[in-house]
Amino acid sequence: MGSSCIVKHFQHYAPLSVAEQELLDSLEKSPKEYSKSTQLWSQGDPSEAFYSVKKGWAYSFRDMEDGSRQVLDVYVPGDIIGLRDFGFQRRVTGLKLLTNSVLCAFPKPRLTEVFAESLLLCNIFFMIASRDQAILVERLVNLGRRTAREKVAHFLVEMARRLERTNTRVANHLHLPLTQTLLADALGLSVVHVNRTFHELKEEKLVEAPNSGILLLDIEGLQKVACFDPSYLEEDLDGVLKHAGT
Amino acid sequence: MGSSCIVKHFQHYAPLSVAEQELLDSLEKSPKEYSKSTQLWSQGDPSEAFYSVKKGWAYSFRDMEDGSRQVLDVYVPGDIIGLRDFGFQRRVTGLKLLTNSVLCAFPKPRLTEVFAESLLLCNIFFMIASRDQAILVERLVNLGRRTAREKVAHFLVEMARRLERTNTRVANHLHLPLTQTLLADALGLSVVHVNRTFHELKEEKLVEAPNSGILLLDIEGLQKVACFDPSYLEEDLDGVLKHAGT
DNA sequence: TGGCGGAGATAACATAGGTTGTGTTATTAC
DNA sequence: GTAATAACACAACCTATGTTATCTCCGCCA
Repeated sequence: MGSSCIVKHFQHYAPLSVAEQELLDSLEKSPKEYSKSTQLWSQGDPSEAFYSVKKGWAYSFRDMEDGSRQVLDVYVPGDIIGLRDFGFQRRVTGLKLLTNSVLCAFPKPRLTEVFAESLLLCNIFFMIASRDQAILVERLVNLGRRTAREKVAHFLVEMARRLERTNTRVANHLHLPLTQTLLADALGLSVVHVNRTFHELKEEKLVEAPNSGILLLDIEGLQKVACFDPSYLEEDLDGVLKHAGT
Repeated sequence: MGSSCIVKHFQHYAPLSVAEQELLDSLEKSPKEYSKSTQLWSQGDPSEAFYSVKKGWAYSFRDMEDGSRQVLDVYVPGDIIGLRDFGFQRRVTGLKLLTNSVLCAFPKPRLTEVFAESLLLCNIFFMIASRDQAILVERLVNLGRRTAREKVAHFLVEMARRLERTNTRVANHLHLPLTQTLLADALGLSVVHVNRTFHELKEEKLVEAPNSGILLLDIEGLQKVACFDPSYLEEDLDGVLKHAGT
């Protein structure tokens, strides 16, 4: 207890009482290992639980009739998976693991219990939902109004920034366990074009492709390429907290 | 009281006690008229209140450095605007009215109070947030992996389906106060291409362009063009309710 | 030890959709 | 009643990105 990933994540927003920490810890009672590439669920499966990510990476996606795939979001340690499905009987997107991972499942009704027990946690959960929305909004802007070059750079910088939340501090070099295919599916591009674009970025010494995954060499530089504005990742609970008592 | 738009919307999900109805009504204390094209806020403005839409249409958008614009969502009567900004001090997107409208503002902290007073309403709000996410997800899929033709059709059908929620029932003909420019900005296309696409759909008798706005002639037909799957609009609170008491 | 599948690289070619530019109406503003 | 503006239409041309097709490299496992 105490080093729980979810607790760490939530404390990023506000100091938690012991009772609240215990409540949160109870959501992480059942950590379980899953191996790379396992698919936790498909679109349309009954949606019965949320998961918190203790270790590893995952992504949510939608398969299209024509065989293509749209990736919607990528999850890293500290993230909560499945909030999107809160209001639905069935999952609106599929979920697959990108690496070997450790996840903790907690059943849907448990969330409502938490709402009842702690107004503060309730507010934090609501805030996370709003942050998830902000991320989707940003991805939409990315897809709708940016060039391939900007899309790739923007996506990579976002992942880097999101990792700073749990890693104490990310060096200017950073390794992401992503494939070019995943990038393509996330950004609405073809793999071939992602490859072309990637080639460009490599020549500019912004990224590199080691044996596996993607290595960011110059996050600042990528940020410039993407016109990245990080404000959509900078939540603030104070405005809410003043009124939330504990 | 009783005919409040927000109450009607919420009752779509679950029966409300009198106390809860009054609580909701209190959010609609201050209806105010706004005229077409007024901009309620810009990206970056302090985010202090939510609005419920009593009458009229609105849309949220993001202006890009290069002068283009990405529209993120369109709001119709019964919708709640601004939940996206819950966790942020500043608005993550701008907001503008599409028609003359009547909106009701309620300050952000009021939402937290509602959470505290009614667990049921708290759950419904959470559910609406998850629905908003599902809509964004669908828009993302639209932008990433569909042709212009499908994009336009899909977007139009979505609006039609969303209107069924408040209008008792929508005839097969339906008039939307949207411009082609708005469609373009929502779908990540150029106006010219939307126009081309629209032309096609007109020839197939699926839509029509009266003096102003867009007239849907054959929603079923459009649905087919778009491979539209409505499940992302069909929320269900029962799974949650069982445990939410009143 | 070899064969197989996934990820990456690259080339040649094809096209959906973007851009620019010019008109036509229909509204709105004075 | 005329100017200015917003929406729509359509033509000609252009380019970013998609498609198809090889080839290589590496890790995996039978």
